[in-house]
This record gives sequence, C-alpha cells and structure tokens, in this order.
Amino acid sequence: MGTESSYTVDSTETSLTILETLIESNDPVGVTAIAESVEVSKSVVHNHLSTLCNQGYVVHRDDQYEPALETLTLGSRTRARLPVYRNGRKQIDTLAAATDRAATLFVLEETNIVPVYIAEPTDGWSPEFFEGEPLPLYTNAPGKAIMASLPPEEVTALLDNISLTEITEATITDREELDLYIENIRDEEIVFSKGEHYNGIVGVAAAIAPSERNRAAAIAVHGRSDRLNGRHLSEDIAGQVLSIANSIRADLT
Amino acid sequence: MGTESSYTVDSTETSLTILETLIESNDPVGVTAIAESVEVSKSVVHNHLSTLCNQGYVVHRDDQYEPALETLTLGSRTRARLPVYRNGRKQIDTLAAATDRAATLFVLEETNIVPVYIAEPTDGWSPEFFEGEPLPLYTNAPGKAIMASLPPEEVTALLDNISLTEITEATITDREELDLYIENIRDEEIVFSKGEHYNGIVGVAAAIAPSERNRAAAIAVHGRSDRLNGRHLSEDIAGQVLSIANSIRADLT
DNA sequence: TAAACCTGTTCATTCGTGCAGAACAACGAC
DNA sequence: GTCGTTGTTCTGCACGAATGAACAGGTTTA
Repeated sequence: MGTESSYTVDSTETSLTILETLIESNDPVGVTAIAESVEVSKSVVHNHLSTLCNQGYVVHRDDQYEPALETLTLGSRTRARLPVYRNGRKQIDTLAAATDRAATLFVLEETNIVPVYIAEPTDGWSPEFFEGEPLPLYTNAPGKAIMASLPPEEVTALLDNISLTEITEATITDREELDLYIENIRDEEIVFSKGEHYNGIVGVAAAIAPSERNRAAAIAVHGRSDRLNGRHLSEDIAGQVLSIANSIRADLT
Repeated sequence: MGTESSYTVDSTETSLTILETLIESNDPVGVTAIAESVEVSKSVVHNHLSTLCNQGYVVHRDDQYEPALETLTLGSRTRARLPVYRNGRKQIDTLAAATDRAATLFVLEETNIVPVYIAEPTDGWSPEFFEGEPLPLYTNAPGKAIMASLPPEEVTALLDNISLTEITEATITDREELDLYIENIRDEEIVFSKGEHYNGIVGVAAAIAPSERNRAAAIAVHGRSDRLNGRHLSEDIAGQVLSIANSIRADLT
C-alpha cells in the first residue's frame, strides 16, 4: 500500500486540477479566473482546456468553460462494476422510502469509505457529502461498522496509515479509545453515530462484510438529530437498516 | 461552437485514454496489458498510472490497477449543478415506480443528449446506456422531443453539425425526412420511438423546454417492445410521462 | 535446483513538447 | 475615441516526458 512513486506526469496533474477547479466553481468560468486560481499562465490554461474539451470532459460556450456531463460516465461505469451496487441500489431506495430519511451505500476503498449511492428522502434534509467523495473511516457510523466487520489485523493495518484528526467535538481522536470502541461493537449488528463528522447529524449503519468477490461495504440512514432520535431511531430505523442489510447480503449469494 | 483548437496537451490525452481503458476493461488490469492497448511503452503507462493514483482517480492493488470510486465525484458534482436534476430526480423515481419501467432524465449538451439520471424498475429490463454517456439527438424519443421543443433555427444549427448515420433499420437517416418529422411532432406533448437506437426497445418521451436558467431537457420511459406496447404504452405510460413532465416543469418555477 | 520467462518498477539519455510571456484580436466601458 | 477587459495565437527556450534498456521480484518450465 501507499508506495508513493516519484515519477509522475506534471501536465496531467495540472489538467486534473483545472477540471476540479471548474467543478468546484459552481458557475461557468473563464480562462483568466482559472489561471489565477491554479497559478499558471493563461496560455497554459487555454491549452489544457482545449484538450479537455476535445476529450469531452469540458464544454466551451461564450468564452466560458464548464465541466461536461460526460464526466458522469467515469463514475457511473466504475460503480457499475460493484456487485453490491448493482444488487443493492434498489434496496437503498426502499430503505429511504420506508424511513423517509437519506439512505446511503458506502464501499471501502483504500483507507476511506466512499458513498456510492445516495437515496434522498422525498422531502427534508440530504447529506452534505457527494457520491464519490471519500470520507474517513473513524468519524461516522458506516465507517465504524465496516471496521468492526473486518478481521482485527486488517483494522490495525488501516488505522496505522491514517491520523485521527478532530472534525467535530464528538470525533474520537485517541487511537486506543477507537480500538476499544471497535472491539465493543464487534458483536453488534448496528452502529450509531452522533455528530462525529457533521454537527447535529446522526446516523445508523450496518456493515456488509467483505467476501471473496465483494469489498467491504455498509449501508446507513442519516438525518438531523432533532428529527431522528429516541426509540424511533434505536428501534424503528435501526430495525429497517438491519433488515435491508440482511437482504442485500442474501442477494450477493 | 466547435472551433477545434490545435494547441493541446498530449500527455493529458494519454492519461485520460489510460483511465478510460481501465474503466472499459471490467476487471483490474496490469501495466503491460494497458501498454499494449494504448500502444505506448510500459514505463510511460507506469508514470501516468502513478499520477492518476496520486490524484485519487485510480487505485493500485497487487500489481493491478483499477479506476477509483472517487471518479464519481466529478460526475455527481457536475450534475448537481443542474436545477432540473436537483428538482426532478425524485419525480423520475416515482415515474419509474409507477410504470415499473426504466425512467430517465436527459439533458441537452452540445449536439447530444446525455442521460443524467436513470431510475431502474424494481425488476426487469434496464437501459444499455450509462449515466453520462452522450447519445445522438435523432435516434431516440427524448432527443426528438427536445428538438421539437426548440426554436426551428436552433434545431437546424444543431443538425448542421452532425451526420445522420444508421444505427438500426429504424433510424431516420434522411435530413429532410427528419426535419419533416420534427415539424410534425412540434405540437405534440409526447414523442414515441421504436427501436431507432436499440432494436426491440421502445420509448415514450416528453420535453422540458429550455428557459432562461435551465437547459433543454427531456424525460423518458423505456422498455422492451414485447412488454410495452398497444394502448398500455400509448395511454397509460404516456399519460404518466406527461404528468411527471408537467410536474417537473412546474417545480422549476 | 536452476534457468528461462513473466511481471512491475527504476533509471540515464535524448528529443520533443509543454510552458511563459509577449503580441494579437475582439468586445465593452468610460 | 481610448483604455480596459477578455480569450486566443505565436515563438523560443528549457524542462520534462518518452524511450528502451536494466533491475527486482515472482511463477512456471525444464
């Protein structure tokens, strides 16, 4: 893991940086603005944008540039490789509909979990994170559920490669405390979290343990703590999360 | 439109080609295989892969490379810019649930339509196309519905930039015939298609006309012709497509 | 056991190309 | 009209990306 190679291609990096800049700025943007933001000359930005346009990842209109919708292919085809997504997606939809809260499917990748599919409630709060945005393992319910579903030696291997930094006041930043916590939830089927990544947001998660051909995954329901609490959270919601998790597990044969 | 610039960055192109190669091969793949496929030397492939790994778009395990789930961020954040997606997504879900067929939201980009959100039926056939994969305007119902919703001069501007090639026997390849067809459906609210892009697949579509701040879009229901036909198609399904289209239009204020 | 053949990775060298910066063109504001 | 902008083009130079061979592992073959 993590053997950072020194031989890299600089121009690819700047191209990707430019593309990311386009995506982060939520409106069409011009060459000079990008040049200032990325700190390269205008002509360079122009060349990279032309390249990205030719490849179909950027569109050009009225001296302004925007990320192209074709960027969706990369991700949609990548996640379509995951059996847990292909089989589990509809179950996430029903989980969101049944609980009327945001339901998400997470998959372990490297030392992070990545939300692979987010089903939003018909109305109300939706998660701040995006599909594809890596999240740390230790600041949320699905991450902890996944860790508890892995063999202990794999967990230590993962945790040895990351540092525990505080996101909110509720984040566990002490390694021993975290190890102990994971041991304690090892026999549980459901993991709760309260505001360890986003203040005022609670979550219920259940892991889908890895197998021969499937990566470690987890499903979760998130919501604002004022609308998701008490027995409703710990019994109703948790029960539904658990039953959907079992159902997805069963479908993976 | 289409002023292809000659000043481009070659290494960016090869990086993206390598990434696309990884995505198309549905399994983890090694350096030499990519080198053969892209026709560059192994060391070059290695350097580009290292770069893509560092940027988070490729993951490296056991001498094998795979596209990273983080590729999802690009597309998910790009489509989140579209008001029609943010407001219409749930409606597409209900359309798919109500008809128990695949329902899709398309958006016009350059001279293509791009599926931005696909809701699959609880069981049964799902479209062959991926979210983000550009489709020609003239081979399917949503494309034609969009053209019929645009001012005629814009349609001719679009069609002047593409060539009509035959995909299946049902594809309209004659420009005059296509122009006439579009004129004929101009007053209709619903457009049908039968196997013009995929054999044996029929579709019903309704356009969401462009406005000041929203691009031209369309919604559609697709299915296999043996299970989607006759009065069921032309009345039941069409009616639901229409009512959802109206609802999305209304939500866009 | 050892040699032949796979991998993926590293390395020096050389050639090509991506880069900066200035000049250009096209538009808008004052 | 002129001075701001903008995006685009162009040229020379220097840096860096590509080459192709050598290296380090592992697995198969004799």
